[in-house]
Amino acid sequence: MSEAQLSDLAHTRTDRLVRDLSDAIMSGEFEPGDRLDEHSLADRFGVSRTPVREALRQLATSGLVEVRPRRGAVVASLTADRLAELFGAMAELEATCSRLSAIGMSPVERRRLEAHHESMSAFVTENDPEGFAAANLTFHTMIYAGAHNGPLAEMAAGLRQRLLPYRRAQFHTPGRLPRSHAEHGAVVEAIVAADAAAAHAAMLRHVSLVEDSFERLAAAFTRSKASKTA
Amino acid sequence: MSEAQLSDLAHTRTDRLVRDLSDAIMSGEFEPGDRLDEHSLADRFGVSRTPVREALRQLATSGLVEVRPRRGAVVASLTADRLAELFGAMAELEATCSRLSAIGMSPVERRRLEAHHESMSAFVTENDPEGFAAANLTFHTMIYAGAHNGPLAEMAAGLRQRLLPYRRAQFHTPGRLPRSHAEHGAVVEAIVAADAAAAHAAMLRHVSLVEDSFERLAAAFTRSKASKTA
DNA sequence: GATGATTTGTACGTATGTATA
DNA sequence: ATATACATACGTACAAATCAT
Repeated sequence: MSEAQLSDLAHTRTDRLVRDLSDAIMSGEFEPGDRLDEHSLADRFGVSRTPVREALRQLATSGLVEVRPRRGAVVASLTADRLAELFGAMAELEATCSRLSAIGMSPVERRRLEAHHESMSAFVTENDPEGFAAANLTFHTMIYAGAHNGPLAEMAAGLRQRLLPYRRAQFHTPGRLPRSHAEHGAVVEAIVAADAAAAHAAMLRHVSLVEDSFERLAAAFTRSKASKTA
Repeated sequence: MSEAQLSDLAHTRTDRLVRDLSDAIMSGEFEPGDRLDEHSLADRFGVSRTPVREALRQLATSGLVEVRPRRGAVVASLTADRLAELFGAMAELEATCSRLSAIGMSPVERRRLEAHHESMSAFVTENDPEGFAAANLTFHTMIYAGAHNGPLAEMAAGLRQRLLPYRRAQFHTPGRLPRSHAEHGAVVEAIVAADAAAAHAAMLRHVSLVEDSFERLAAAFTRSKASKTA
């Protein structure tokens, strides 16, 4: 989708703004419902309004901000329903990638996935949520790649990225690490065994279970309702 | 994704340009590889370069054009591999929607789908490809909706839309209409029977078969290679 | 309900980076 | 390899629309 803009050297102010604004939103600096004033943002980042406008439009298509014609841009505040649908869509996409991986992964890919999974047990025994989270991203990315379908992988990665803010402390919940690792195990086993249906089911179950940790959801939702001052 | 921009009243020049340019590209007026000069486009559509720029960015995120920083925009020319991946992604998404429809469609939705399918047999017996194509879009859209997942439906519809130019005369191939209708029948039967696995398989098979009619692919691909004058 | 302030949408000029001779 | 031509990226000015009073 944005290969040429994000990779390469992409030395345009707009590209930098897309990244910086995205980070600011996902780090919670800008909260859902906050107005994104073009002038203020231009001042803050030391550029003119033009790149700010373009960056806002980019972010709108990725769903992070909402732009209403002539009414300005705000940080997108997802409703609980919409959020649940996004999690559901991500689960389905991941399950599909898992199924395709079971069918089409090369022997090397299967072995690497297995090895990576086994290496993650260290984070479980040492109870290292940060390390596990990083390795977890790699784990899922390997499965996206194993589907051998660029657009599908991009969509899945995009959804995961977009839902990141709502999954923050997911691995800090007591008992989550070993459970997640066990669920990963079921996925890996199915993929290595080339069992498409099992791979699909295992991944769907894994990602769906993660949905339950919505700790930021309530806060975000309440905030978005409260900030409707109009 | 673009609800606020496309619906509402959306009276901005940029929005109109997105539609008009999109139409021009998909109708074949602009061919893959063609340069999209901001000045020329601004002249042609009677606006300044600013809305042209913004429209090009919008289209870039939907994959219709490719913008390289400081090197201009061109109509995206898909490679054969990429195109195959897009078709594959669409097949998987549609199959997923079909599976979810089998699980979660309301009785009313199931009956309406069945009724719509049965009404399509008229186009088959009368050999009306245009009519069938229109009804076919409705058929697939009903299944997107039946998945009860907005983001998933948007992604599937977006892919279908984007691949439209490469599927032009699909129903003009002799024997396609009855075959498509029969494949639809299998999908409907599985959905009505709430058989998730069968619904998935039937839709995957249906959409994958359609991939075979790539009549525009060869032309587009050849053109894109030929126009690489550099 | 009308008026004013603020903000977005649009136009256009300038500068920088890319591709050419 | 250097220079020239050109298109884009950015900045700024103005117009139109929204909202707040």
